Amino acid sequence: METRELRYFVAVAEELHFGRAAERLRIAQPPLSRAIRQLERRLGVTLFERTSRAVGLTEAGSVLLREGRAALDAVDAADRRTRRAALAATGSPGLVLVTKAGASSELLAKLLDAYAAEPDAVGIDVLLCGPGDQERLLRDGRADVALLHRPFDSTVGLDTEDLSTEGQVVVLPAGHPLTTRPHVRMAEVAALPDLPLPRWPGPDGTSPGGPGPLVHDNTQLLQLIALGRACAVLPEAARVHLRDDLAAVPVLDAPTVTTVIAWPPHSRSLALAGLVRTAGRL
Amino acid sequence: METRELRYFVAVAEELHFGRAAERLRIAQPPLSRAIRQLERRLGVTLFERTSRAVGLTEAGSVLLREGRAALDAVDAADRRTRRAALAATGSPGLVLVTKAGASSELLAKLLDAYAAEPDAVGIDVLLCGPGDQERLLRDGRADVALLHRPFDSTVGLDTEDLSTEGQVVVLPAGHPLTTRPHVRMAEVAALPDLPLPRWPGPDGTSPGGPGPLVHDNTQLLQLIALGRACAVLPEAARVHLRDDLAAVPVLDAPTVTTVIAWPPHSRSLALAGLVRTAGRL
DNA sequence: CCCGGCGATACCCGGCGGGTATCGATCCCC
DNA sequence: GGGGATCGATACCCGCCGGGTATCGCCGGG
Repeated sequence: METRELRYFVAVAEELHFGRAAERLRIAQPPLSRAIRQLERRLGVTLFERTSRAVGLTEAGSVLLREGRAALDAVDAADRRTRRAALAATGSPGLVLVTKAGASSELLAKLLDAYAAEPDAVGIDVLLCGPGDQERLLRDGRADVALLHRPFDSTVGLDTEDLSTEGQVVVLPAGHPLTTRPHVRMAEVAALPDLPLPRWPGPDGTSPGGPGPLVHDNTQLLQLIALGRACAVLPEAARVHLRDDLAAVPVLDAPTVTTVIAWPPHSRSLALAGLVRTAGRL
Repeated sequence: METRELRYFVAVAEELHFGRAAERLRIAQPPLSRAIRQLERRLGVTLFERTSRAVGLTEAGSVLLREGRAALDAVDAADRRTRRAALAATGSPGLVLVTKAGASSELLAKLLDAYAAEPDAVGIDVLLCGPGDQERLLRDGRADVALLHRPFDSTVGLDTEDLSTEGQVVVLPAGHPLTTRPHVRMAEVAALPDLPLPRWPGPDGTSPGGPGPLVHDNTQLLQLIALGRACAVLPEAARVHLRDDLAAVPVLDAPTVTTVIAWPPHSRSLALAGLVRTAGRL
């Protein structure tokens, strides 16, 4: 199977429309139809249910969509990491670290400082991204290492080392009645009908149904809380940077959050090993 | 990057010889040279140091060898799993389980029995292989799930669940002086100059230097021990199937062995989930 | 019933992957 | 030191396949 065929297949599987997929791929529709048919013949498997009005994935097709994306990511990673390896000699950034914008900044700063003091430290580019993007960036080679937060981020398929754990606090508009309390429970937070918990979009772009407002990043979230339209349960570390129109109260029974450093399992980079070692000593 | 280019590159990187690599790929040498040069131009990276007498990998080349193998495995996995998904409807084996020949047969039998009793059980093919092959089989889609033994097998990049732990015993020829002892220590085992520990070939086909005989499978090993040419430290489970010309003595300070069930991290198969659930209840 | 949307088919062209012949460099050996 | 052997690179040719345009056939909706 060639990566071109896989890319074509993934495009059609995502669009479920040969015309739009062809447009996305910058080719005409007929060659695309032909390529997919050829792929089906070579695999001996029907990938799409086509009527002249609609296209749908078969069972086998959805397997290939999942596996094919992973395979394409692996190929992209091979490409990017090879290019980076060639540049490494010339002194460009040695490692790319990715983390969620606005999380663990404290820990990250400490880590970067400690690592920079190591004798054989290399340059580190820090990449900030939205929630759920990190795993992708690690898998397709755009990043070498990530700071993730269990249990929110999936660490499936990655090597990890725990760095720190912390409790969670509920963030409320300043002056809210609950802010006078020394601590609260999840049930009390959930029982605030005028301050619903927000909904985050999933990695696939879809968002769960529910009452809360849809937010895409931290700033947006804090703004909504300040406006009295939502509340949020966040790791304690969020407290130190709270705007003064917000207040935080510990939540006793919220799951504790573990910050972990994570990297692709087959990494063999000396620089990465050094960074992980430094992180483990923090 | 196309998989064809990757396959070509990996062949040359493994053979370090364009002629032999071309032969392995069933093409002539000139197109291979050209394909590699093209790949290098497209990546903007030198992959090989060539003199007219020898070919060597550059730094970037060895990165691409590692990453490229992983990518090719992922592509192969996509292919195989798609084909299998198409067959699944027609009732062929639902899962392929791989484990080392001659290990955990007790546990495996219990697992297969317990799983077969589940209401929605599917067929399971059992694949036995040499040590170190399992990870490969999981990654390239020839197997869905494996029984591994920590700390011997690497579980890097796989999802796992612990099943059981056991101590280790030293296996000796029947009648050996140590066999009268209730237990021994590693130092005593290592101090048997006439019964050295055997050496296993690594996954890459190379084998470590050292005194012991080179063995490739369990039968061979037990035969060597019976002949008084080696001894071995094995998990306790090995005791139950010992031939009567062999004896086993617990080793107090040998690392305990954990049998784990392992699967590729992005598996989404219902059947696999059922098997893992069953295994967890054993 | 006709039109519009969409995938499939028919057909053509150019580029690229593959082949053979040969070159050029380097090491080995007498 | 020169000749042969080895091995990768170059030159050149051919046929296939990937990509394009034109068009068909099916089907649902107004």
